[in-house]
Amino acid sequence: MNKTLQHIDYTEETEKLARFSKALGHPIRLIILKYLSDQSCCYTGDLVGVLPLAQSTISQHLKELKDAGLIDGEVNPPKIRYCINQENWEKAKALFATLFQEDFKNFSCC
Amino acid sequence: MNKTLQHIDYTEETEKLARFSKALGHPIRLIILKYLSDQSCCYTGDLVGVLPLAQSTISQHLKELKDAGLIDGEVNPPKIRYCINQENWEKAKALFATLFQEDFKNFSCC
DNA sequence: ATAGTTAATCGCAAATATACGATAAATATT
DNA sequence: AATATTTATCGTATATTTGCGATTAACTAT
Repeated sequence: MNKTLQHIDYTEETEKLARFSKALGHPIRLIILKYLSDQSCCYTGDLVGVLPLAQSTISQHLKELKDAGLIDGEVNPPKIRYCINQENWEKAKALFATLFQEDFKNFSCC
Repeated sequence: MNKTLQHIDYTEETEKLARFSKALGHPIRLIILKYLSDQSCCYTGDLVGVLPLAQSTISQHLKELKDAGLIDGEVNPPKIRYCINQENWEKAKALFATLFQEDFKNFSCC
C-alpha cells in the first residue's frame, strides 16, 4: 500500500470480474445466494433463522452482495426483501464464461 | 471472530468455489492468469517486467493462486515456470457453470 | 403516543490481505 | 570457491474483512 501504485488502471471488465469474484469469495455469501435462488427471494430474518451467525453479520454480508450488485433489497416495511439482481447476475455469468472460454485457455504447453 | 461459530461446515463444493472465487477476486491475479494463458506459461520475472508491482508482491499473488490450486510452479532453476493447473481450472469452470446454471436461478419472482 | 418488529449501522476486536524493501535459498557460471 | 541470477520468504506497515453486541432508524400495530 505504498506510493501511487495502489491504483493501477484495469479494464472495466477486469475490475467488474474481480468485484464479482470477491463477493462470491465467502462460503456464507454463496449459501445466501443459493438460498435466495431457491426461495425466490427472502428477508434478512429468514437467513438469520437459518444461518448460525449474528443478525448484524448477515446484514453485513448482504450489504457486500448488494454493493457488488449481485442482489437488490426492496423495502417492504418493516422488512426488506432481497432478490438476486438478474441483470448483474447475467453479467457475472457472461464474464465468468469469458474467463473460462476456450480461447482464454488456448495453451501451447503444459 | 467469536466463540465457536467461525468454522461452519460447508459442503466441499461450496468451500472450493469460495476458494476459487477469492483467488480470482483481485484484478492483478486476473491479469496474471490472462498473461499465463496468453503466453502459455511464464516466469515470475516476466510478470515483474510487465506489472507495476514489486517482485515480492507478485510472488505473493502467485502463491495465492498456487495455494488455491489454479496454477502450478515448475522448478526450472534458477527460474520457476508458472502454468495454469488445467485440472483445477476445469474444476473451477464446472463449479462456476453450476452456480450460473438455469436451475440455480429458477425464480418465481423478481 | 407507545410499544413492537425488523434490519441497518456503529463501535470494537481480531484476523487476513496487500504492499514494500531486505534477506535468504537455490542453482548456474566463472 | 566466488559470483550472478532468480525467486521465495521474512519483517513490517497499513487496509480490509469478518465477526460480535448494542444502538438506531423506520415503519406497524395497539
